[in-house]
Amino acid sequence: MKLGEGVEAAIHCAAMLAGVEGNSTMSGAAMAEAFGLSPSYLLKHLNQLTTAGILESVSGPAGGYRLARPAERITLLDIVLAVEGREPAFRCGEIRQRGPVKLDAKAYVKPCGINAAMLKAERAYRAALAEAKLSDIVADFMNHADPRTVAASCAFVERHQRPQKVQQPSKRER
Amino acid sequence: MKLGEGVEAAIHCAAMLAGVEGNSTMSGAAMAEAFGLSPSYLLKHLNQLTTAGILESVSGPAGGYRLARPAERITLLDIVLAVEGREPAFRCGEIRQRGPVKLDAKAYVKPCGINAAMLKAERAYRAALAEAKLSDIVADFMNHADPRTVAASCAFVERHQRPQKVQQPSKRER
DNA sequence: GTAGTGTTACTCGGATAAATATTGTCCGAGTGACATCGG
DNA sequence: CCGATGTCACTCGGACAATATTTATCCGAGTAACACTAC
Repeated sequence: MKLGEGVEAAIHCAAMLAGVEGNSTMSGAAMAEAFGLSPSYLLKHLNQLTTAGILESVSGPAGGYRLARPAERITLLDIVLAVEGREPAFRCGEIRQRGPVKLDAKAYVKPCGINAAMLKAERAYRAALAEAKLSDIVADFMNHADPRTVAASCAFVERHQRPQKVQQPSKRER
Repeated sequence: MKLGEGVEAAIHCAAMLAGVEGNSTMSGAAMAEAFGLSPSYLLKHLNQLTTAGILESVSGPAGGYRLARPAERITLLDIVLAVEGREPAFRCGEIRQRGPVKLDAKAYVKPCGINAAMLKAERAYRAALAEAKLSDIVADFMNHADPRTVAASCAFVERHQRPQKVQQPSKRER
């Protein structure tokens, strides 16, 4: 019953990416710097999010990551499952069948009651996580956190986000 | 997000101990045999349950383990916390403070919203586990499982439980 | 001045090592049952 | 025959390795920007 440290980093990065505008990106190195993490290791987790379809990555100069869909449609459950794996935490090893008392398989068609109880609890856990949308996290941060923290975060995003080349070659885009 | 394998063993053992009568005990070796587990390793988990006050252990010949209180007052949460540890699965490392943007501590009095959401989910998880009493698990097994499995389990308990010496020396006790 | 082209610097991605936690094993301390011995 | 006593076998408990998982690092593939050259 222990979540990896990468989950925290992944959520923070996703929340930060929710602040970049349009289809701009932010490099993994910038986010690693923002949170004082090892850049190479953070990429590993960001890659997991990309594989899960939560983030999009673009290579090359001015590349980086961006949300693959609006923050309203990303939940904490999505992120946790992407980083920690989709299988449930409690895996019933059916140890009740492993003893010397061997009955035929028909005696074990009923699922183990212990397993059922554990899975029920985990469903509650996941349901609570599915309620928490990334946009809610960001909104709560914007409204209730210390204003200076909010300002600092927004400034960091503004400073490090990289606009992507678009088809329309707007001349006076700084 | 992965529970150790010992949790399953601990719960099964507790459920089996709920079947022993009075203050009789059952040895760890017997339970290890029942589930096909390594005896020495199972003792480690049983010891955790004993430390947590869920089980009582008696040494010497005819020794073993027994529930420290009635099964109605033991929940799956008690067992899971005893084996996996009491601290929450998600530990906020406050990585938001680790970046180069150093604000004074007064800016971080508000708890991290991400941490709050994760802890809320975990509270739901623990609440669901606290609802599941060990007596319910046993009753469900007795009533809804395959009768032959129930019979086999009861026979195993009858065969391996060790009555404790009591003050009253009843002569005709078989 | 403009288009084409080669170089370059920057990005992510996966393969590779170190650190840590979990799982498994072993041996020792303690204790009550049992057999033996004495009354 | 009954009780005291010494031995012993069986129990749990904690210390010690092996394995698996997590964490951290490095180097390579790919790509778009940039500079340069030719027209």
